[in-house]
Amino acid sequence: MPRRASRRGTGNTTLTDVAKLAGVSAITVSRALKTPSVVAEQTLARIHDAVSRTGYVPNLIAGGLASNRSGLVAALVPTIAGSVFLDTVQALTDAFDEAGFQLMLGQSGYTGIREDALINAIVGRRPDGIVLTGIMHSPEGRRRLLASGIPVVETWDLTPTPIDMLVGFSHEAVGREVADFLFSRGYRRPAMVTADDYRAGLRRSGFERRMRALGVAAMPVQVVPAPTTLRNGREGLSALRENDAGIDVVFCSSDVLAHGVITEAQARGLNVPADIAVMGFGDLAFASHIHPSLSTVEIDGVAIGRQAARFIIDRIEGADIGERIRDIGFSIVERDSV
Amino acid sequence: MPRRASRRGTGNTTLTDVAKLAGVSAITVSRALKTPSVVAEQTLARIHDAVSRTGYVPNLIAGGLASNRSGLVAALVPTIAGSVFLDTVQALTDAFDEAGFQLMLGQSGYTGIREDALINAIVGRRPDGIVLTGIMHSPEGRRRLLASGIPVVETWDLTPTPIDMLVGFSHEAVGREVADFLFSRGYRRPAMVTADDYRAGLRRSGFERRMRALGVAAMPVQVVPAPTTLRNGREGLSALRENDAGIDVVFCSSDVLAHGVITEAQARGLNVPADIAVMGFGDLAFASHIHPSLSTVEIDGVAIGRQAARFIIDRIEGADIGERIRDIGFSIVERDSV
DNA sequence: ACTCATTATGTTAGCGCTACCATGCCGCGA
DNA sequence: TCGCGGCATGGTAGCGCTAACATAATGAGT
Repeated sequence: MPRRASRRGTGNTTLTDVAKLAGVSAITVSRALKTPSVVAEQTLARIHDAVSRTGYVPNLIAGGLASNRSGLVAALVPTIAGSVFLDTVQALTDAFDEAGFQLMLGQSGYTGIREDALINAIVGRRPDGIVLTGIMHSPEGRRRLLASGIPVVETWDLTPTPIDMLVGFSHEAVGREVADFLFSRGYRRPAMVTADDYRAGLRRSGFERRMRALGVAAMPVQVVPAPTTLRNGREGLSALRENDAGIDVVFCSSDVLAHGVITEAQARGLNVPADIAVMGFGDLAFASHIHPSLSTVEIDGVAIGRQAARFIIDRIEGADIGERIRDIGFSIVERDSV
Repeated sequence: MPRRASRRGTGNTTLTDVAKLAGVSAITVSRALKTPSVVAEQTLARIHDAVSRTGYVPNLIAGGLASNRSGLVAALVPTIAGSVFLDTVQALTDAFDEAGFQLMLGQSGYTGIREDALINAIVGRRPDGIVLTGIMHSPEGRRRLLASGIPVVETWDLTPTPIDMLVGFSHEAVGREVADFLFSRGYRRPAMVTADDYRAGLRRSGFERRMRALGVAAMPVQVVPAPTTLRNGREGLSALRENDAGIDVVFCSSDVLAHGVITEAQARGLNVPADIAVMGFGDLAFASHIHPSLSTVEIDGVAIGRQAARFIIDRIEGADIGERIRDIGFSIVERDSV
């Protein structure tokens, strides 16, 4: 009497089917596909023939379970829509694709509410690495990630106590240097339009503190919800002008906001930068092409993504990663809007 | 004599560990986490207690292998950098996150060269669904996807013969309607700046054909490489003007290109739209905010993403999906640049 | 001829989970 | 008292693959 009928199986071709057809054992087929160098020339040929005749596609889920390597890398970004992180995500997919990993994308939103749930969903898939945009603040999240033993790279920020590895720059330093820069250009009545997210807050406080140190008494600040939009920028300037018409420069927490501020200024008949100067952040593609061209802070998002991928790949391959914290810096780009 | 030491295992807590701690069998823990309604109240409590004490995170790879459901959905886009597909990708992640699926992102590039390799990498992971941006043209790719039995949604284009399901609109119709629109506004010397990708080509040919039908004899066209950039747009207009200073409107294959054309026109002292009108495609966030505001073609990328997700989720859940081809249309947005 | 390294392939035992079927228990109606 | 249905839980057998070890065949060195 036969045992109860096998209940499962997709009907898809498996390694064993290919092995039978090629007249070898399953493991030999596995080797032929993963490490062809250890398989004899003609065996290889028979196997390849069998593979193409059956249309076999290896089940990487099963392989992942057996080898404890999923071939997946997870990336968590607040949002991808119109954001400065795009370059980083692009660089990540490119670098990981090349190394044979697939990128899993998670959007945490700016609120941090879903972050914990997302972490569970991600850790449960046992990715070979995790890239976080921003540093992880929730202690519970940090603990889970640490406990998972998965290589983690935090990016786009700096902290002396990363979970594991880190590629970023100091947002406070950005604020300070922009303050110095604008002050040196003679601006004395600065204002800000800034998003209500954590990193923008760091830039803001760096900027405010340095400006105060330079003798600027008060500074109007307009806070807008993240993610930033052109509309937010326009409204931001409107709100600022309502309270104080005397400002001479606006430091925005993103190029998109800055674009909005410029648009609104021009709509009000103000000359940029003569009547009001505008400083952005991010150096997005359009920054050099709008009119007037936008002075801003350039961050090499591609470099961040590349280094993050490098970190994870090296860690997986057991290579030495060197210093676990990389400050990739930033640079102020002087154009016509300041 | 003990068998050879178990070679594997990550040391992570497993279902069995939790089961032992809670004094139940493994399967009961599995049920407690997946279908808590069939487990007794107090057993549930003991299990949850054990879970939180051990910090157990279910291994979804193993679960996926056993249940033949990976919980992954793959999305293939040409590129995410600065593209019109962003809204769609965002809508996809949102919708799938909500339904408990994780999005795997693949970038195929505009050349189509990597598409086949990507398909293998993706099908090998046995995702529960695949969303393609654009329709799949390679016969080999179509065959593989079809053979895999995985639900597939093609998007952002229309064809009477989709692999499986389809959400899109007709690019040729866009070209025709834009031609009608511009002609009705009195423009008689149109030109194009257009990307060299497939869908842009469809819009171009629709536009050209209709313009010819309307009696426009010749039309200069400047082709630029995809993905489009603001710089490409500027250069596109420069090249057009070199050959023919008499054009009165430029139809661009993306808003980004259109932005570049406007920027270049203004840099040359031309008034938009009096001296030269500009029409975009995509209705990206900035389109209504640049100066002059950009007339363009609006595509509801979010709706595409939502419907694609809906298709796949319904298919997975065995629900009726209705008509497998959805034309979500488009609309011409009239602003100040035309 | 005999060792020993090298190369090519095979056997076995899981990876951690869930589908399927089985079992035990309870209460209810006949 | 028995049978029966419903509920809660358990046992077993894989899902499709690869790690670890085992074995067979070959050739080189002495």
